[in-house]
Amino acid sequence: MKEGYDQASTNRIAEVAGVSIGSLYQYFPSKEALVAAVIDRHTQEISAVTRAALVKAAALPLEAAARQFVSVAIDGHRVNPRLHGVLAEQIPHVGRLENIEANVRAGYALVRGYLEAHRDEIDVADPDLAAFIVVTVVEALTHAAVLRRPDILTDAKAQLFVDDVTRLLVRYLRKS
Amino acid sequence: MKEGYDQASTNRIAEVAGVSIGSLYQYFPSKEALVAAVIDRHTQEISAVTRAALVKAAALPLEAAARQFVSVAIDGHRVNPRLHGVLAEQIPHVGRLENIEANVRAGYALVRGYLEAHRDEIDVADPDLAAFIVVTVVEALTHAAVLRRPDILTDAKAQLFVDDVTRLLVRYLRKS
Amino acid sequence: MKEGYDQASTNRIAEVAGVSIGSLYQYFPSKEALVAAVIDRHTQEISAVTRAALVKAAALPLEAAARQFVSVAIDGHRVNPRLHGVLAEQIPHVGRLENIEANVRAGYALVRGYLEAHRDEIDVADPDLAAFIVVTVVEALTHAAVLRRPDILTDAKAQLFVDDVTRLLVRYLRKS
Amino acid sequence: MKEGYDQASTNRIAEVAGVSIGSLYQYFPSKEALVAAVIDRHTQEISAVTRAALVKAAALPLEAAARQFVSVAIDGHRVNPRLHGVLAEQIPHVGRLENIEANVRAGYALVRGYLEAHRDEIDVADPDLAAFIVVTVVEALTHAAVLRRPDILTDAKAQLFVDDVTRLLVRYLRKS
DNA sequence: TATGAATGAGGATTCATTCAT
DNA sequence: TATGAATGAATCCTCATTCAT
Repeated sequence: MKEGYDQASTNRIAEVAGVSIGSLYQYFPSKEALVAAVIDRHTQEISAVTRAALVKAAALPLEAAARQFVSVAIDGHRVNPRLHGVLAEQIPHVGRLENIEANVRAGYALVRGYLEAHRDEIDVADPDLAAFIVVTVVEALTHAAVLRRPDILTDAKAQLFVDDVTRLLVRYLRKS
Repeated sequence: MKEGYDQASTNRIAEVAGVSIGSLYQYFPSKEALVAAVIDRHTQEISAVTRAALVKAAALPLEAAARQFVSVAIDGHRVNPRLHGVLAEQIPHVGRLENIEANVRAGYALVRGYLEAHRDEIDVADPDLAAFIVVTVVEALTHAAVLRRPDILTDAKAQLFVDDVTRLLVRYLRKS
Repeated sequence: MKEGYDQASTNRIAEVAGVSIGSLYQYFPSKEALVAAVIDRHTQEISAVTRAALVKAAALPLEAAARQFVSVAIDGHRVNPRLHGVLAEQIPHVGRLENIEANVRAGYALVRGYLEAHRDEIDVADPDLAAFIVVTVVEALTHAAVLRRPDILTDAKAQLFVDDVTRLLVRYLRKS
Repeated sequence: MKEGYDQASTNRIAEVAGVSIGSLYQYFPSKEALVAAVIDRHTQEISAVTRAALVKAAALPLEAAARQFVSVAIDGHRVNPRLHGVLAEQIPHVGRLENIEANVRAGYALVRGYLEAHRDEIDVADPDLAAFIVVTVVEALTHAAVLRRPDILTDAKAQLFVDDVTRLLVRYLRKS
């Protein structure tokens, strides 16, 4: 198990970051804190790219909102796909990060809010469950597409993907 | 970083397994090989639980097939949820495991085959893309439900979850 | 240090020998004893090849005796050069082996005896020292030639080597 | 096999060297590299003690040169006899060390050069062979004397040894 | 008697963390 | 304040040896 994956030794991190290991420990009390900080920053970068569009989406009708949500998710995953992939693995090791938890909760709340606000065109048995499903599905599909199937997000084909996932969401949620 | 997760030191593994560390290395040439073997076995246990039902599903009409697929995915994740969670983290470190790759491919092929065989009631723009979406969605939802939201799969509520995911799949795939 | 040199693990030895490791330990109480036994056997094989010629040599005049001694040393090193090389390394690890010690002493005694018996044509300041020098020189030269410079003992050139070493011995020992 | 010789575990080495095991691995990538470095240093220490005298010897007539050569070899082996003994065993395990190889080649070249430069008083059939013989003999005799027969190099008797080996060399090489 | 799976002390190596400068 | 050499606990792995069959 000494290949190349866990090359995130603190010394290597310091080297890559261009600072001394000592300096690193001046800012972060432990490796865990360091990784947490990196995750935090990444999360905030995603938020920066994402927030405005999500707020706008809240005001759109179902199909437009769904399409917006999918686009936003893709953009978020594209902020730094490599890093995102690595961090996704690290998260279980770093303990529940409030920030991430908060983000996920915010996502659920956002979707739940949307579902309830658009009860006229939306019909789900259990809004909580539906929010869980919507968030999980969009996260999983964009994550997998960006990281494992970049061919799917080629300029030529990306529209197809967005259309299909939008359709999936709309049909799942739309009344009758 | 010494919580509880990475206690998978080879010596601890041996201890838990009730064998000596020497014996472990008699059977597996390295820690990586050991983890790979555990993943393999787990994959096969899932297959054992899963295969028959999936074959049956292939002959069912869309809604019944979708429901069956979801149930099977839940059963698969329930084979050994704890282990499944830990292994899912390890997979990126262990290098492409043919067995897992094969399983995933088999999943895609199965779904693709189904989509094409039921072209009369199914309507998707791109069967490959649809297969990717179906497999990814079901895997993600059942994984998340089993591992992070066990409340969703309570006896009382499990049916709701299965119904909802089934509905999502059916509406996504069904013609018009 | 896990290359290939110390592949003399007991299990490998057993495998090569075509017996089980258990059987090995039925005959030898430890690895050290095993190596000692191998050394012993090798020593005796050399003796078998060597003894008669050495006894004959004792009766020859200086030059013939010297030539005989050199030839015998080459023959001894050729009994199993590979093994000889490996064993030569092992000896310091196995502790003074009586058998080897005895052999070396016998060599000294033989030479010393010869020197004294031929005092008429031989002139050395200190027979003990001379015996040490003669034995060491012949051992070192044949060992190095057989193991590190096989080109020197080619059919075409071996005679040259024997002639030269013989000359070295004779001139060193011969009176005036 | 746990006497006293193989106590050269890296941890013990570190302890004896008065540094932590971690520091050791900061400087040497493996145990083998560490041993190689020690051999290298020892080789260079010997060179330091030795070089000047050897250069001087090149300009001397045969007997003086031979005597010088023997003295130098003894001095070299006395630099750190214990270490020299241990290292001599390790060399086969450490793979060809350029430094050692270079040293040995330099020795051959030096002697060969001397032999050819003094063709008037020297008479050998094959200068290469003669160089091999001279170097091997002197190395073996001084090594054995210093490490196994210190009695031979007692103040009282060392002169006898040097005289005898010198005589051996001179008589071997001198014309007619 | 012969076997070889099992044992576990011991050895090489890594890496998060500290601290003297 | 920034540095990076030093630290050593913890980890992976080997191999001489034992013992149940």
